[in-house]
Amino acid sequence: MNPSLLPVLPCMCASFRRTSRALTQLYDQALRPLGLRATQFTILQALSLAGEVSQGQLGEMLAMDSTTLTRTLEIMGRHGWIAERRGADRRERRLRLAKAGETQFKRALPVWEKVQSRLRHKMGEQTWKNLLQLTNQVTDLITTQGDSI
Amino acid sequence: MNPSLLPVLPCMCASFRRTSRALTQLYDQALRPLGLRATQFTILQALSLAGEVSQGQLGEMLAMDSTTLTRTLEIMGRHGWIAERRGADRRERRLRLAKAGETQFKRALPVWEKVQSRLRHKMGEQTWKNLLQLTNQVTDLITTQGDSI
DNA sequence: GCGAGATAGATGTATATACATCTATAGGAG
DNA sequence: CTCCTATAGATGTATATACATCTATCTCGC
Repeated sequence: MNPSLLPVLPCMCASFRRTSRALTQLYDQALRPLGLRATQFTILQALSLAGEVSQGQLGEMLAMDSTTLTRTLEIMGRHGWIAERRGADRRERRLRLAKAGETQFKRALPVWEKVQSRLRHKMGEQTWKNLLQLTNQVTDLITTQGDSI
Repeated sequence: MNPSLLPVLPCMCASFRRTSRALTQLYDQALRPLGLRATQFTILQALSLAGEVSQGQLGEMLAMDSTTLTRTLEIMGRHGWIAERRGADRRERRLRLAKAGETQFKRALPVWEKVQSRLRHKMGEQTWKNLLQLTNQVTDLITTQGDSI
């Protein structure tokens, strides 16, 4: 590709969205044989790490509107990956991985690790660590103090 | 928000997508009074910087599938922001800002600059510069050598 | 217990996004 | 020129995403 066609975008939002698109295509491509999208893998991983959480808590973890999760969880529920029950607060949906969800997650792990590993080597350890730290910092900055920005 | 609800995600793709969602909400909120989405602002800015380009070139600039642009450009075309003509290669759509598009872009610029400025100060100059450089580097890494990753 | 305001999530709607496939056009082999 | 293949973009389809609004439920003051 002609390098001039990849200008440095002056907009932080545009830069992140562009990189997200590129990354998503890379991860989606790797996960496609499993019938799994990057977003869905992320939800499996989040539930695997967090155990049982409410839909709202999952949304906060991922900086995602909880009503967005309604649709994605519906799709994942069709595959039997998500188990849920009512919380003590009966408005809440308490979510966790169903057996089929754990199985799917375990199948996807080595594929994900391979993409991560290849990308990490291409980028270099320092850049990799910097980016994980910086992206987290920015998310935190916006979601915990967003109103004052 | 409870900090434990913003875990460091181990997945680079998930981290970028999460930060992109947070940033997009921030920029969208600022641009909403203008009836403009972050993606649409990005396209106005890209065309403002690049002049006349084909749909495919615009897609490469933004690491966006050119068929995705078909839909977004249709929406922006309804507002009269985009001018286009057939290229010498008659399969191509050559795109540029229409007068109304320039006007809209000029109206949006100060709003965008304010969000950028506030965020830059929150993040600090060094972090800001690092992130613009790193995100660009990663996009380049994937889009120019993606097949070998 | 009861009513008023707050909150969790569902639903309607619009945009963003990509891939598979299709059509029209280009460009080269002969 | 003709045919074959490659490419640009349009279209069908599915998912991702958020906001406005709605419903059910909670909580608090009384």
